[in-house]
Amino acid sequence: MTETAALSTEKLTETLKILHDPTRLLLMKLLIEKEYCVCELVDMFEVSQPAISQHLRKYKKAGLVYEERRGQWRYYRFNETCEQHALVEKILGQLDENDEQLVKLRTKAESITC
Amino acid sequence: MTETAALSTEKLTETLKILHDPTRLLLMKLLIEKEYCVCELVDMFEVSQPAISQHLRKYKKAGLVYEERRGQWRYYRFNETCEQHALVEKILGQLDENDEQLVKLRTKAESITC
DNA sequence: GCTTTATATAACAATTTGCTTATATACTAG
DNA sequence: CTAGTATATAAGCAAATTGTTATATAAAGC
Repeated sequence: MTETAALSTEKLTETLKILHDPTRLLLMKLLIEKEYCVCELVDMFEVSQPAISQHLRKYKKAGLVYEERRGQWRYYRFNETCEQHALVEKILGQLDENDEQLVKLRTKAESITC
Repeated sequence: MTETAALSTEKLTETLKILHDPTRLLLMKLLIEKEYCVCELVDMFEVSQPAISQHLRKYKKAGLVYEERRGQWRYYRFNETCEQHALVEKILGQLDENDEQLVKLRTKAESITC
């Protein structure tokens, strides 16, 4: 299990602010499991490409994800060494694995090739 | 330790939205430990009485707190039977006990009589 | 070089948030 | 009944949020 970090009020609320949006919460649920490139995420979520990029930028700014360029693609994945690691894991661990939106996303994920 | 509940994306994000505000996060940190009446909270936090009432209303609407009238006072406390119980405990458990704002609040709490 | 593809950034609109001040409600004490 | 205290609610406002469309940037292939 993840160890517990002691976060400041500021850091803690900043992280909750990032995860409180449904799109970003589900995005993080995916990124914590494996890396994705932006175009895969755009195909999975029902929002525009700029919207996805903007969400990812927030994550990156908060130190929650890594970005890696490979060719013309940019891959994003969860930063397991971040200070908020334990918090994020605990929050996402509360999400119902059978949640309709999550299940739908995972189904889409299977059929996507970028 | 608290057991884990499976929350929907909606319920989970709703709860994060409530806790992402610094005032409300700290408010909940207090309410999870013991009950407070509104005037005690007003004295402790540096916001107006209506601001506190409005925060408490959000909590109540989300089922996170109980409200009990006794005389002219209204006492609020955490609702331990709510669906989001485990989530809230886990989030608040990540807050540094030595966090400046929290310590300051606890100090004030000691000297307040309503 | 030009074109296509992947992604980021800018600019903007609609909505939501979190406070404030002003006011209403309700209980208590005389 | 009246005055005071505790609390809620309403109205208004500035700032933040989240999406959109339009445009810029950068790599890949010809």
